Amino acid sequence: MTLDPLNPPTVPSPAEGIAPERLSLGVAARLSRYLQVLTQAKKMGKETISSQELSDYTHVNSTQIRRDLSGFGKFGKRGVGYNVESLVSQIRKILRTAGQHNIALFGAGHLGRAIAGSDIFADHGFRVVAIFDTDPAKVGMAVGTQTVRHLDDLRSVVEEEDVVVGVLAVPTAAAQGLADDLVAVGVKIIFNYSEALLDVPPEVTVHTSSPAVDLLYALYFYLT
Amino acid sequence: MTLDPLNPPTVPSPAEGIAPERLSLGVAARLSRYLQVLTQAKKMGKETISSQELSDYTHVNSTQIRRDLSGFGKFGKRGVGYNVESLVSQIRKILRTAGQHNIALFGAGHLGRAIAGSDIFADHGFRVVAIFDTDPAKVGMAVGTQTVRHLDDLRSVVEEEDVVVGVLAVPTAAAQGLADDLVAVGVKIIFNYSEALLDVPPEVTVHTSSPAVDLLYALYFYLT
DNA sequence: TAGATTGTTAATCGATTAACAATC
DNA sequence: TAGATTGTTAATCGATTAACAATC
Repeated sequence: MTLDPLNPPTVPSPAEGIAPERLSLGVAARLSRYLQVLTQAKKMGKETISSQELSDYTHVNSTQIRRDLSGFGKFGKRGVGYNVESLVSQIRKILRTAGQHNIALFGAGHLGRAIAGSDIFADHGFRVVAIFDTDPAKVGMAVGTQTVRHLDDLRSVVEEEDVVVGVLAVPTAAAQGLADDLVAVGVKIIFNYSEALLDVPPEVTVHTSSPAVDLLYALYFYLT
Repeated sequence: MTLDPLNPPTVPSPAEGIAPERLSLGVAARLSRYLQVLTQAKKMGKETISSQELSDYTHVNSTQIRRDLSGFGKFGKRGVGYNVESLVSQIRKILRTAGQHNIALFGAGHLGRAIAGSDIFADHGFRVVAIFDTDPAKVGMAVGTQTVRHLDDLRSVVEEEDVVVGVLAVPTAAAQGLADDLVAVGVKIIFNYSEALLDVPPEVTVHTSSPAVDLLYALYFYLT
């Protein structure tokens, strides 16, 4: 059975395991956000969480949250809420991101080192398996558990380590060249921390980090 | 005239300057994204841009973009596209973020220094006017054009510099305490780069940066 | 002129919300 | 039991899209 991703069934079967083959963009985005909050709640030792609490942290309406979740099974307990640990594993299953995924990081400057040293990717099953920098002075330097590599190693690392994501923590001027290199070796997801507008083939997904956009947005509602 | 923000007129007057008083959440978010792309396009010397090009970079449907913009005036030229520079200033006017806004940054580690050295906020009119760190060894150190300050200076800096946003580039364990401090001195927008789930009063907006969430989302569509 | 792209309409689809019975 | 919170319905609203005339 192949469903048109743009036209998922409007009433997905509520029976567990009989979910539509592909989530809508909105549902996938929201489930990812729930997962982030749940992961942190679990770290803080929280055992259950209500749809209202999830709503407070994600700014998604609580009815919407219950609706999103109930499409895949009856995960909650009335009067109690959702078990944090079990909900985490349920959502990971739904998103099919329960496994480990490998990242190649570009740029061993402040930002690159901040990313390499953060739990933010590790908590969600992403592992930085290589760090690259074009500065010869940085090649060989230790960053976290990794040693900074030369770009010549890119193809072999991507193939041997099964890298699925490239993260660009480099100056804007260097970003397009590295994006081209990533495309050339078959990486399909690029996470761009520079300001560059990257041109890539249609099968490659680019996500550009945009803290200033989020700020502008927050500021608008503060000012009005 | 006061409009209910949850019920903006469905057909806003197309006449320039007679826009609804408050944009819907969706429109404000999309306009902010257009602005990011336009700002970078302007930097790259691009003079005009079509709704299709904006769509390629923002992943927003091109009809939606034309619709969003035409609600505020006829900014485009048929057969040509939109003038980048004039569209930037129009959107800034609409978002009422044409001025300068001051930021206080917390944390002078790798992430804090990466933020302080980046154009990403400066390009959108945000200026880092102070950097704080609780580590006495870092106080007094130069970061970019600023000198790292002690937290004792927080209240006076916020008042003298009219700080509207606090950016937390600190370890997760320190984030809630600093959020409390920011709330206490009246800052209403907090940008959180830690993984902490921050509890703040309802009038304060928290935005938590979530690169891993975006990655999970991109990965889902790659895997399916 | 011919090609390109905006501005706008109309139709459809998905998101949002209030409300409340079910039930822990 | 009483209080809390889920799961679900039904109604409404906003987003999305295709299509195309207008016009640069």
